[in-house]
Amino acid sequence: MSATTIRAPRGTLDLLGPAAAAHERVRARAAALFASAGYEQVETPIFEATELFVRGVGEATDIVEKEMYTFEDGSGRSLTLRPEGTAPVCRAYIEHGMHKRPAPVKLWYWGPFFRYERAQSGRYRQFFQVGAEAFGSADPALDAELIALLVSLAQELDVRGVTLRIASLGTSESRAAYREELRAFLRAHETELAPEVRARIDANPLRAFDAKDARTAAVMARAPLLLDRLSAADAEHFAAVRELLGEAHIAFEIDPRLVRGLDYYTRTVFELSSSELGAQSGVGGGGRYDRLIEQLGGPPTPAIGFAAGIERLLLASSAQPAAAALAPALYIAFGAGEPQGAERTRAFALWQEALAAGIAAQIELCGRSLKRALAHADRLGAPYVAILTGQQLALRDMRAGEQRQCSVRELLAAISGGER
RNA sequence: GUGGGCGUAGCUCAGCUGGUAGAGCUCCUGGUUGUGGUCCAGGCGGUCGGGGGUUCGAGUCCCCUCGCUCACCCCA
Repeated sequence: MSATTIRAPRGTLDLLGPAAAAHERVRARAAALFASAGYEQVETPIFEATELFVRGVGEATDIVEKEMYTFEDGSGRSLTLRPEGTAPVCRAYIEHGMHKRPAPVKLWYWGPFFRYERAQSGRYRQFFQVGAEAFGSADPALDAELIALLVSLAQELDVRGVTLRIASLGTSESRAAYREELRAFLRAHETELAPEVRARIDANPLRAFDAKDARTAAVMARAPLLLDRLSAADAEHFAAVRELLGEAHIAFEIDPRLVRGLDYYTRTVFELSSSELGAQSGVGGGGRYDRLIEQLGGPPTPAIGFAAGIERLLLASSAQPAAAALAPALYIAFGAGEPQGAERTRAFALWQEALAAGIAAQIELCGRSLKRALAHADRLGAPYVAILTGQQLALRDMRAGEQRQCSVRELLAAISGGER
């Protein structure tokens, strides 16, 4: 590969045969699962007004601060390749007046997303997500439903080493108050903290819980927890979600340190991870966002959703990818005994007739000799080969190694009837 | 943005203390003047990621750079 060869942009991937089939399999399983639960598919644009993500995802998030693919179109509008799916689906919900529909409005989506990050295992600049969003109800049963769907999706796809963690963030007010309390706690113990934790006290104090440093961990074991600062109503909501999951025998852990990175979450948050993955172990996650629709200009509407990464589902899945079977039922070869490719012309007509008759057929397209054409047909796995030589037509049974002269009609009938 | 590892044929890789690039697989052709699988023979295919330096001589040593990859940050 020479230096001037153009490659796929960093962090992007060509999905060849088996990989493309694997993606399609995930999409099909997800589509069936969501349909069975009454979710309607939505396809929103790949790019949106930049403002949607700034307002929806949150100005202070990593996504908005440094990960967006933002560009201006011909008339100077600022557009952004979608970095996540919730804000666009919310925009569509508002734009199409879906709050007038009977609640809850349940939607699912699938497609590529874009974030400008350094790629690593399970993380790409263009990645695929499947997700679901449900609007119009604050009932804990809806929380439990979304969590159950994410778990089912992982099960459907044979994802190994799965752990479900849940938590509640409460309202944004109680979270803000808690964050201040935690900052004060961290400052009081500043000398015992690892330098990188100390540097993040203002920006992201909650990350201190993840520090691997032993002294920091000892401090954090005594730190106040957000779960203990929940309002009575939020605590009751969280308890109801836990009870529903328990009754449904969905295994989960309560993780008081689970804090999803996007600003819009309220109350229930959850994440499904897999031990089969590398550093990026999250397979999917989501949470409730009861204020987002309002923030985006819609009527006050409670809502909850989740997204799962296709690449990560696949990495953690035990199912082996297999390419789609492309073996033709009929391969059409021909001799070269007549001038101006007359045999090829008849072969081409036969190919068209075969396709019209519903037979998966391929024709020799590289001018191979009959010997090489048969070798090629064999490699493709074609059970039958039609051989045109002069005015003669023969049908060869590749498995039996026998062939006989026949008419076009007989040939098509033999293959249509003799299929597995 | 930062750090580690790795860049030799389409793929998987070998290449010794520096001596002027190989194998297997794939693909194409012939052996079989019109017939597949096995076998045999031949062929296509590399600015050894790129640039500079040291040297009589660099795939090999040094520097820079680009790319891939894993990890940090953060997330799907």
